Amino acid sequence: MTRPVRVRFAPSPTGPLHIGGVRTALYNYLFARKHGGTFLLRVEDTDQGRYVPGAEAYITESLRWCGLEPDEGPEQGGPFAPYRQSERRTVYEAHAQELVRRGAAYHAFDTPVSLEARRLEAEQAGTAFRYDAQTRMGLENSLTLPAGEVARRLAAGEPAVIRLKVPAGETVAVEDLVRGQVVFNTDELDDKVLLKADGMPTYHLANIVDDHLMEITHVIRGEEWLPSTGHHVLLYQAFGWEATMPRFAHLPLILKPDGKGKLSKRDGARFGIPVFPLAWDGESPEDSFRGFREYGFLPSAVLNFLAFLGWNPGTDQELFSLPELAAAFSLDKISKGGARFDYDKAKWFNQQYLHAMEPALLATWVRPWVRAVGYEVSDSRLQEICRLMKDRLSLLSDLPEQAAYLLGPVRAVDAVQVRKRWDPTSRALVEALAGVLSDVAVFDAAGLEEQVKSFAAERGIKIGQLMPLLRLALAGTMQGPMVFDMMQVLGREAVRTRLHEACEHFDRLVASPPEAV
RNA sequence: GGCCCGUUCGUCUAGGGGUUAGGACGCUGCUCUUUCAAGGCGGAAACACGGGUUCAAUUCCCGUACGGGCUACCA
Repeated sequence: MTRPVRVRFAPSPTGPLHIGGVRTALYNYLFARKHGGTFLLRVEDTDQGRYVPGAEAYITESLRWCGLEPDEGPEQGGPFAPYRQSERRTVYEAHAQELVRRGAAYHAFDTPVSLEARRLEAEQAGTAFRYDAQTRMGLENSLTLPAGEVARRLAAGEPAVIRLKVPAGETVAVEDLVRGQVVFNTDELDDKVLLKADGMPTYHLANIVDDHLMEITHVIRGEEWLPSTGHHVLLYQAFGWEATMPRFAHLPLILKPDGKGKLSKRDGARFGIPVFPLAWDGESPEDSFRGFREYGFLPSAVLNFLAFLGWNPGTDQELFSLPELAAAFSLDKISKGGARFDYDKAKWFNQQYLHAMEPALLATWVRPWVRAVGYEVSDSRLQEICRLMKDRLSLLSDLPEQAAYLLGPVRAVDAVQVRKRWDPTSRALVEALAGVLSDVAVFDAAGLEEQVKSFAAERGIKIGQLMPLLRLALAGTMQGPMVFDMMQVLGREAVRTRLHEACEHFDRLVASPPEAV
């Protein structure tokens, strides 16, 4: 009785999609691809109080950026539409009623206020209040009220919820694909609200009903759901759906960089790291964030990094494309312990992808950043710059800064280095070289190198003496690509003018007193 | 507090009754080199603790400690 694999990613549009959510989506996607199954997106927007406009669009856009397009979902439709829970409320209501009819659920009239009072009371007595088999007979519900009274209240439209009637003294076991058998004693499980007073289902009801109706075969979700899985199994049993109950796989949590708790949106600001895939413009600055994209990450690198947070293929290979991940993926390789978010490792993955990228492709990725700081350079020139800078980048956003002197004029000069290396003889030397260089037939790196070397040889100076001067004159800094490569990219004219301007500038600089630090 | 889950270098992890406990990030040394990177070659660095079981436990079992999650008419 093996059914075609169907998995779902079921986020709640209460804000931007957290990076842990992206990982959950990724694992679901990989599992679906691995088994030739279907990956669907279901939007769990049953809490109108926490609904945030724009969040669903954000989720969709994030998945698209990552390349994790759902096979079915609100946008792409599918045989089980609608895929937005707010559009399915009659389905849940009917199912909740069905449970009442079966005696597996009941109506409850207790108000949130009265329940809160009970909780407070219990807390002061040093215990915890729980709406369960022990307490429900002392509360206001269809189990304790006369049938006529219940009917009257319901007919009068009195606020009421439907609760699951958890059986006492039983044991529920789940065979989790990641953790093995997990057992719950029903005496520890409360009578969860299934249908809220506003007619909307809670997660527990909606989730089980939809997973069943949408023929979900595997539920791959975060570990925070493990404690309520007992309820979920009870629900499948109450509906008589045990035979097609999905298998569960609970993923380890992604922890804060310091390991103290699960990663949350506030950690972005706290640790100076991205925790969202894309930027999010909230209502306030504190609620607005830059994402991995805005930090300069490639989606493929983010995915690769995320895949390895809680999973590994069991080999030494670390760099995987999305199809490769899908081929290698398996649930039994998922680790059990929480994984700390390691920003250095994330950057390393990005760096690896940047290194492996063709300059022409890199140029298209880097273009927006270049434009953002006001540089306009031709495609061919940008590609050349990318070729030289590729190995020095770990983020796309590094390029405009590190290659500033190739994209535009030299803006910053390392005065300390100039003072150290520029002496009274330097000017004559550099100007003489500039003269030689302007006569070079073909202005490319190889030819230039030859010219400069013979120039140095003729003058009897060491190349190591000359190069730093050229580098400083051309770039203003001691860091960067090979000088001859820079020259080629800069071109004959720019090299000539930079050399001459630097002579003026450096002479003056060296003559002036160093600033007190 | 109760319930559930977890624990191999600082971090992500491989491994599994007998191993020099492997890899990666980070750190670090050397090398390459006109600089900075990248690359190459090295180095330091781990089985939480206590009991069992066993000829043998880091590996299996039980405790303890520590960490995490859940404990809403939120998901």
